[in-house]
Amino acid sequence: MVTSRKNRVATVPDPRLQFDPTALGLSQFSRDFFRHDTVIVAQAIIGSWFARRCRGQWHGARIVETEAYLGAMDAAAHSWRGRRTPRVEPMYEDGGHLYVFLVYGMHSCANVVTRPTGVAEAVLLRAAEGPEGTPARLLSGPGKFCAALGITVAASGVDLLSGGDLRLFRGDGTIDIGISKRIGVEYAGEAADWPLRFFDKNSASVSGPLRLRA
DNA sequence: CACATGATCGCCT
DNA sequence: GGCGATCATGTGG
Repeated sequence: MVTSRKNRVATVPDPRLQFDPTALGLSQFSRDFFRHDTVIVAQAIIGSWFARRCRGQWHGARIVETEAYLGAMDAAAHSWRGRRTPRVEPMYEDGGHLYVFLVYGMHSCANVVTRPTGVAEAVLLRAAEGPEGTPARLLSGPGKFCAALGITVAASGVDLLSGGDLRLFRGDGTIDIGISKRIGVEYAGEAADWPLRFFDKNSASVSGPLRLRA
């Protein structure tokens, strides 16, 4: 099956995202990397390639925008005050796992879990750019990112380091990183203004209002 | 560009 | 029952 009623979003990646990570010589991050400070990881994975294998074909996109969510102390995080429910459970897994949730009843958002097992922090993957030739705004936003790659809540809890169909590959080159407050978390009190959003200043695929892209 | 609105439903109180 | 870690569209400047 390609689509379902509950999830109008195709579960198959956009064919325009096909690429070959091994041919490009890309290597994966280590488990320890994902256990580092969440802010460090959020910045370090800008420029990395998120990849999904479907029907034997690899599809991927270069991450250009992320947000850090700092667990129990962060009013904007789903794990705020240590909240622990079935939905949020993947956030408590070891670094390198995926946490995917549904917002507004229709869009999926993907996060890479950070820190050791039991510490519920994560990095939201907000935007990416596909291989050469891909429309700049195809993955410019957390919902669009998941839609283009066909990521749904079915992927929540998956380990990016298990050798499965979802992986994150190191990028290369230096990146000029911009910083701003996070988007869409105005309800979070003072945490709403924390500078936890990171983006590639030179990318045309960053999401959000223009004033937050410089 | 900024801002407003509707869509749509799982999750938590 | 209420409300989102969003998006596309429509209005006005």
